[in-house]
Amino acid sequence: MSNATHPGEVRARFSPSPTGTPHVGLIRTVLFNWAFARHHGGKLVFRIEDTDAARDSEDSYRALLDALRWLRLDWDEGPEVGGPHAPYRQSERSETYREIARRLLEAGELYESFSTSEEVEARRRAAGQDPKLGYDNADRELTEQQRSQLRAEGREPVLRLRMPDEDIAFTDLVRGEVVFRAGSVPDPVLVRANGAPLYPFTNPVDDALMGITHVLRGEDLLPSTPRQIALYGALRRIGVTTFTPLFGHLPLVRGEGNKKLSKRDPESNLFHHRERGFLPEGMLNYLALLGWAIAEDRDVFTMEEMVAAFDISRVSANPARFDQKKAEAINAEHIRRLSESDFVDRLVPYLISAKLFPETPSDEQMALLAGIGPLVRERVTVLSDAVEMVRFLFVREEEFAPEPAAAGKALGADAEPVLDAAIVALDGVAEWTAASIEEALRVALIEGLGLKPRKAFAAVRVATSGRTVSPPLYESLELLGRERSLSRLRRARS
RNA sequence: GGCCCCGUCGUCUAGCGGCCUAGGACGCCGCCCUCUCAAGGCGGUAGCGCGGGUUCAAAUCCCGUCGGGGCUACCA
Repeated sequence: MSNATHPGEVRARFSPSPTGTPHVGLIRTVLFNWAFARHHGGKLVFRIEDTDAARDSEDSYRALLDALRWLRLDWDEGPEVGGPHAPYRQSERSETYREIARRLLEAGELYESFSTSEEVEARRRAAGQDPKLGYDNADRELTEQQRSQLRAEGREPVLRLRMPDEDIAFTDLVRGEVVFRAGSVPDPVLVRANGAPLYPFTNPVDDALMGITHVLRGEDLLPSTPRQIALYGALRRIGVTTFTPLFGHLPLVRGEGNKKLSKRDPESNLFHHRERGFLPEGMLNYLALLGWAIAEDRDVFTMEEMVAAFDISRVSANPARFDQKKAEAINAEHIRRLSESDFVDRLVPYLISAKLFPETPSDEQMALLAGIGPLVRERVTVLSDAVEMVRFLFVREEEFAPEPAAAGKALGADAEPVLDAAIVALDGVAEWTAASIEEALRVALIEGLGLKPRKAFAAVRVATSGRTVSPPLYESLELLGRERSLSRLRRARS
């Protein structure tokens, strides 16, 4: 078997099935296809494989588009942008499949198969074989007469592909030479008895029709490659295409315990990460690390850098574990790279959903946020972390209350003299700035009461921010304002 | 069971015969800085699954073995 050379331009694709919320493994596959196509200045085709009405949904389809738009992974042909091979949703391509199936059947590449799975299994057992071996190619050489006989019995045949009686070998772009022994892959069903085309048929057919040159997909699809290559051979013989694409099987994304990251695992849900406040840049950067490295001593980079450096032959064949901690560390790095104003803008939606901001924040709210932004940017790994850090600034005053645990720790009886001294000191501050606030508190608490700074400021911190961990105290008080600061201190005192 | 893939620190990886007493990152530990927490700086912890070959030389090549994983639908 050979991969005939394909035309010059690179045409990659990703072809998800809209069945549920976008999985990070799927996104990783999209990312690699995207980077591959962009690196080579080629085209990226986006195709929807919705041939299973029972599992596909419009919601899932929209979620897919939402995910890709959020991540800014664009495509050259596909839903919403169209293209020369439209439509790009398989549910709208039935005529094409029917026609090609007919030609393949006429050419003898496909044949009618009447065996039911029960019959196949029974034959395997009768022969003392493992039923897991699958179909036994029993209907391959049915005569015209036998077929009419079976039809007369009311049976309707599925269409199967006649697999070649020879080894199928190909050079995988990430794994190198892969060989499947002749006879190890049974003739697959391509079209159901009711005429419905199945994935093993529509996927290669569309790749052929759309001129796909490189197929980068998950390793879980590796075992299906021989039948795809065999189908390609048939499509070439009937003139549907002139070449077979190159295949590259990307390593699996695993979860805890070495198993493929399950759809049930929240970590597999892209939107779960978005809700927690992952940046698209951070998510993509981390996903890129699952099987690829930009350099020996660096792992934080932009998508522009990835596109420039991406090389499919340098993708690792090892399965990679999705590591939440590392993902967050990479994301935190990207957050720190954001400009102050960009960071603040990205925080707004999270404040709105936390009900700290109205749908349309006021200028005052935005000004306060711009003030606190730089103080929290270094302190968060995901954007939602910032919500609790800035809550004290935006919460309605009557709703403000120190967290019970924090109050218990820092606002006990021995805090009373500290609060008293702080109130007096701050009340006397002429100019309400971080510098004067610091000066006043130091004089009153460190020098006046002779306290350790750590001890001295804890009570003030909890009384005003409500937490034992907060943005820097003096700056926070400056932003909070004299009125609110003093009233909170007094409230903590009583 | 069958077919196929994979095997470097706990995790993700660099390494593609000598530059490796194996490099980086996350995590973890310690120290510094410090109003808390971070960030930052410095230091530390920890790995080539095993056995044979090939070679002057192997983490790197070959074979075997063990281990892990994927697939095994008229789902995709």
